Amino acid sequence: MSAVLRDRKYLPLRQAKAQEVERTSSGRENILREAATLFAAKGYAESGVREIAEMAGVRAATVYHHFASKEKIYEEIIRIALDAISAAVTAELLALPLDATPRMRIEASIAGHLRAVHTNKPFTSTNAHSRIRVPHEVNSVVGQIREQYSDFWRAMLEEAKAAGSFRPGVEPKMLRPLILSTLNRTLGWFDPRKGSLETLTRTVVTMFSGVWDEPEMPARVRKRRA
Amino acid sequence: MSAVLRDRKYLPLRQAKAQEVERTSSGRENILREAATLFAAKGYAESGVREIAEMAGVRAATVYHHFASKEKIYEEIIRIALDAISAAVTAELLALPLDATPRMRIEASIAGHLRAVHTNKPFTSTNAHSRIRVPHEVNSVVGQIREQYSDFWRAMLEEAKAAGSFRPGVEPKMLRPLILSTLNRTLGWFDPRKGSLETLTRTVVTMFSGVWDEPEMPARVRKRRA
DNA sequence: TACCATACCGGACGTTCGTTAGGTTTTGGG
DNA sequence: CCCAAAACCTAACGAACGTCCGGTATGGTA
Repeated sequence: MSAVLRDRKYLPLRQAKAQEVERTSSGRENILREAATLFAAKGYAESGVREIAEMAGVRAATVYHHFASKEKIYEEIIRIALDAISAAVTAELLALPLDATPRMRIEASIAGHLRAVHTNKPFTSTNAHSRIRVPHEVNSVVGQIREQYSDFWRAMLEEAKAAGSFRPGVEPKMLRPLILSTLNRTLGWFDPRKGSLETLTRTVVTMFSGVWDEPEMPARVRKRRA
Repeated sequence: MSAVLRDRKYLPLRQAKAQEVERTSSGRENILREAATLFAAKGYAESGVREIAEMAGVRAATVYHHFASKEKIYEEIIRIALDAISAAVTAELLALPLDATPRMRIEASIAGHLRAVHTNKPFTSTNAHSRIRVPHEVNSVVGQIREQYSDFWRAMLEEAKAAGSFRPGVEPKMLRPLILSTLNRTLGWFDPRKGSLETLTRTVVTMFSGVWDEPEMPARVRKRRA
């Protein structure tokens, strides 16, 4: 097992157990899902608590029986989104062969990120274009998860840079925000009814292949481990 | 002159005259600029009219002496942003040599878009992550400009596709939203004090070079016309 | 000097916001 | 069947929202 896969620091999640959004329509989860849908569609400030309650078939006061405040709802949505993304990327990485190159790992992470983001759409959309300003977010739980995920990408890209994988003209420091913002923005336009997720992933990976020094793609981006 | 450059339909702006944001601090323009800064930083709904007024050094009622409504302020900001982008892209295209390939034109448009977006940051940021939903926007002036600019990119990419320029594995329909969202998202993370706009443009163009069938970049992305 | 358009203001309007206190219904295990 | 806990409700709070009315200050023109 490569050092990078043995050392858990190089995985976005310590425990790879997928934290799935519950499917039962219990009151609390229902409110959470409807809030996420509204936040994703209209934004945080534009979505009132009474509106969230109505979507969930409940009165506004009931929302406050399950959540301490509107902001706590938002925090939990973001946490669910980040957990789902981390879990999907971790799963994708663990499925790689043991001798995977940095490039293979980055492309697997892209695939995992895209998959997670589009299978938990309301939650991850809220995360992607969240304009709410929490000034002390760095100290919050959500801020820590965000930072942890960013660090994971930083380390992975740093490794690729050290291996001399990047084409001249590419500024490595810009790659992480460039990649992640591109992946997250697909939520704004990609319609799974008009194109498959696989096509999207292939197009994105091919597009990003411009950053690599070797012109060719690996034969298979995702190869399951034996 | 190539058909594509002679036919004005293939330029985002009919008249290439750059519509610059005024530099005078007249009351109206001051309010407009401060509103754009606030919308960009906190979002539309999170920025109150009283707050905009305070930033501009006036009272809330004064805002309504210059603008019919808060939404009209927003509309004008978006219009300014879209005009600036269209003008910059048009200028970049007109500076190309007459025998420019589709790829050169696309890369010039990327450069122009990035330049415009970062030199009018408050306005274009408001445009980029605007979460305000105006359902009949398609019929509005802003909606028409937006659609016109999208059509311009669609035509340009269609031309490249017809020339067989794209690498297999790339879904051409996805390229326009993919490119434009990536360019717009640079507003969220690129800091001109930590990296030059030229480096950003070079990195982005190099990254996108993965979509082209020919592995090499043109010698010069931007070559001025004699 | 008289005039008038422009810029700006104090203060208020009706509405909606997030939130909460206090009371009622639903539910599930003994 | 009973009863506590959980879920949900009505009604209201103060604050902030976008907007507007009636007025004042200003500066150029006739």
